[in-house]
Amino acid sequence: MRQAYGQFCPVALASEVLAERWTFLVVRELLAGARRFNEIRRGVPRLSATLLKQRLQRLEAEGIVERGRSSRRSAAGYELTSAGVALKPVIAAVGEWGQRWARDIEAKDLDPGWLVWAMHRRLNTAVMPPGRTVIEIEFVDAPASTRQFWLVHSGGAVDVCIKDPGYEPDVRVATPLRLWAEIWRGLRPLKAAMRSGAVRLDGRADLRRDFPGWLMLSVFAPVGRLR
Amino acid sequence: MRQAYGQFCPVALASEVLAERWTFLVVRELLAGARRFNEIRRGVPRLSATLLKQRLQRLEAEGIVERGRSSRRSAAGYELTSAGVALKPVIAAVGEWGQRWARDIEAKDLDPGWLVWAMHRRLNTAVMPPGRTVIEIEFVDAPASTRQFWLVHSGGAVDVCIKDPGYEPDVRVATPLRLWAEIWRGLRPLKAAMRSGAVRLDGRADLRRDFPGWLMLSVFAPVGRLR
DNA sequence: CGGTATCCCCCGCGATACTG
DNA sequence: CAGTATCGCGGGGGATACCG
Repeated sequence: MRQAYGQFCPVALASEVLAERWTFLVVRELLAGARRFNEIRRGVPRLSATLLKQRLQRLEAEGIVERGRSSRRSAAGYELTSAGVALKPVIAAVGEWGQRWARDIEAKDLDPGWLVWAMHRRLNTAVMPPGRTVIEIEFVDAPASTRQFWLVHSGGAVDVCIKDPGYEPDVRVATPLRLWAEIWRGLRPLKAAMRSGAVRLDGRADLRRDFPGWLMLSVFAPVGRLR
Repeated sequence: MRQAYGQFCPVALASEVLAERWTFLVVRELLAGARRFNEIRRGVPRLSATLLKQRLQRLEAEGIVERGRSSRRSAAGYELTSAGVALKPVIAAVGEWGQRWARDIEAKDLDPGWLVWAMHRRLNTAVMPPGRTVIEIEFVDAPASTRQFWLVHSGGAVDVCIKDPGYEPDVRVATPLRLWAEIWRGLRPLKAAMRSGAVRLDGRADLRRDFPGWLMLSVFAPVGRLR
């Protein structure tokens, strides 16, 4: 509570909690459906366990988050309360502003693992083939350790692998990292990048054709950049 | 730029700037029409000059604020750019959430000077009498130094005085501080408080009758509290 | 998996005084 | 009025190792 601003304006009272470092990102993860501690961490990889715990405790104290019911303590996930769900328009407004007006991205923002993690939540599994589908992503200009990822869809669930899962990929995507980030953000059309050869697809012709329809892109991709 | 979160999600990019301590309050002041350095300070009294300058510089670097044109440097005010004006929905969303869901106010949040400063921007001067009107506010339970204030309206402009301006008040208001804060926030109706005698009005009968119509209350007063 | 515990550094920020 | 300069501290938080 050291963040007290000494005024009872609703913007000030809300900021005491919300405008702490990392908090918007934690709330974003919870709104996106994350429930487990480490699930949140994967969406906010640079946030340490200690600090995440602190933020979650603060959010719990403020009535924004509550622990799920479970006999075992560590099996209890984190859930948004009504007050937490009510933050959806706040995050939406912040994200829309960010998409329109925030600074351009730099090399240090381009975390391949995070990008793939974001993708795995935005695959339109309803239109994907039944059975198992494996998508391999290769960032052609990334160092070996973050060069390849696999998205494994099966029965509506999508897993992210950082090692070859052993199954033959149905579709392989090879792309420069920054270009893929720009496509993800809605700043460039995927199809043009495929036509120009900057993004290369490999796999059966029908799957290559359908692949763009599986990708829902970033939630904020439809928001036009104005900066 | 130490606030970098290492991801290019628009929520993260926006948070780097916006989720710094004090920043929302500075932006709130600018959106409310503040232009001069010390005008902003009056709306955020606990923010030091040094830190305010830092925040304004950051906002300028991010393209949210720009200096007005003027020959003399210090005559140049601060203005919101298009990117800055676009923060209006963000502040609105934060404030609405705060009004509905933020913690209850405590004694430390009840700054009488700030409350009067907020009031001075929300007087409906269009419906006030022509010529000069002086409103005296007395917080009956406040210490002597923050007990009395005067709002002086003249020709559409409203000044706040912390000393007796010398003019005879047209309306005198005597109220407990917390009660007035709750009325201001829209949590209690002014008229009921007047009827019960908790808020006492003094002055000519017609002015006493009209006085409630002069007060526009907090921007967020119409938002219903849910907590 | 879901945390704790500890150590330590750095820098954010408050306070105070001074200036064009 | 609109800052700048300086100093000093507190604690936020990064790194690392450990635990139920």
